[in-house]
Amino acid sequence: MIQQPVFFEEVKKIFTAFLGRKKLRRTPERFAILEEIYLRKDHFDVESLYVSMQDKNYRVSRATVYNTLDLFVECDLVIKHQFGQNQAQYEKAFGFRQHDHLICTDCNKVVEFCDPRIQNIQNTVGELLQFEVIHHSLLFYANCTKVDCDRNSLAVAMGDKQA
Amino acid sequence: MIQQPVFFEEVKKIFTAFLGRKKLRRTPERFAILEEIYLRKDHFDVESLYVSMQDKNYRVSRATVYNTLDLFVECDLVIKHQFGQNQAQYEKAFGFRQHDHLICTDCNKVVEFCDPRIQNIQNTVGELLQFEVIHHSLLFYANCTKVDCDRNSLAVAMGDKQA
DNA sequence: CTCGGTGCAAAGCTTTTGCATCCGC
DNA sequence: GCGGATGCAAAAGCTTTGCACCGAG
Repeated sequence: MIQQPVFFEEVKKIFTAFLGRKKLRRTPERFAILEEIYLRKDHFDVESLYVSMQDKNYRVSRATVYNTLDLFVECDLVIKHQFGQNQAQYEKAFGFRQHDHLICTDCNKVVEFCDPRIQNIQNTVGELLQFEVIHHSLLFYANCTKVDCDRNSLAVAMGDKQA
Repeated sequence: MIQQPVFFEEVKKIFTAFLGRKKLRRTPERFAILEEIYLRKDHFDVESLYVSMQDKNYRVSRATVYNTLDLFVECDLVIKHQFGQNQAQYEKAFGFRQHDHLICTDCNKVVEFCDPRIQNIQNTVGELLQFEVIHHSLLFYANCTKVDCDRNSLAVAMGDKQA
């Protein structure tokens, strides 16, 4: 049985506050989906999230999953990625360091990494073009130079630590 | 009447050579689509490319446009982007400096910029994770801090110069 | 009690596929 | 003439929408 990380209570508070601020209702579905997301270790798509919940006999509709994910993205508890060209990918966003992604073009595995120098580029470019940069997405597309294309994506680059 | 850039002859040669190498046929459709793309100044999606060609009474099917774009991407004459979550965006890739994109979240305008420091990050990360990084995609999502959200995307950052 | 939220199914959009026809080589 | 390429339309895949019902506040 997977346990929620220690900070999950805080996550729930953040979401509750967000709902309150936006005058939205605290439905069981919304919290169930949030739970399910924070039990997951890595990236996921809508379909696998939906199937997971069905498997646990928690019945939510796909429509609700889509709607709810939008809320989580809006309050920064979840990040939405568009790695491929179909099926958006999501990942939980609270309690994890800012990071970017490298995608193995051989096996489609996603590896995470951090590099503080990106922040400098972001600052320079924002200033130069006179835009206020809110966030970024840096993707490296790469070939694996090692035999093991099966590395654990989270473990390699950031040790799955909280921020 | 828009004119093809001076290097377009070279582009055609590259594509012709690519077709030869791959033992693919030099169909008029393929060259017509290539022409149309290189007449365009900025990013485009499949539908607008398709409509442009219909408007000029050049009849190609959507299927052919999709197939042909894949070929251009394969021989690096066109770059495919997935900025939003539907409708892939494309841009011509020959004769232009490597660059990245900033997307205005207010008006969805795409501004281009160059920063050589990205190359350093790419090298470091590739070495650290033991991957050979082939290419990257860096997107900044930003708010416009200026009144003119109507800036010309190409002109600002790179002056629309060739490499 | 109200009206926002949910579930279901249908619709929408982009992209892919199947197949008959066409044409480059 | 052979086999790849095209065009058309249908299918596929992800996401959104419409509508009746449900339930949080």
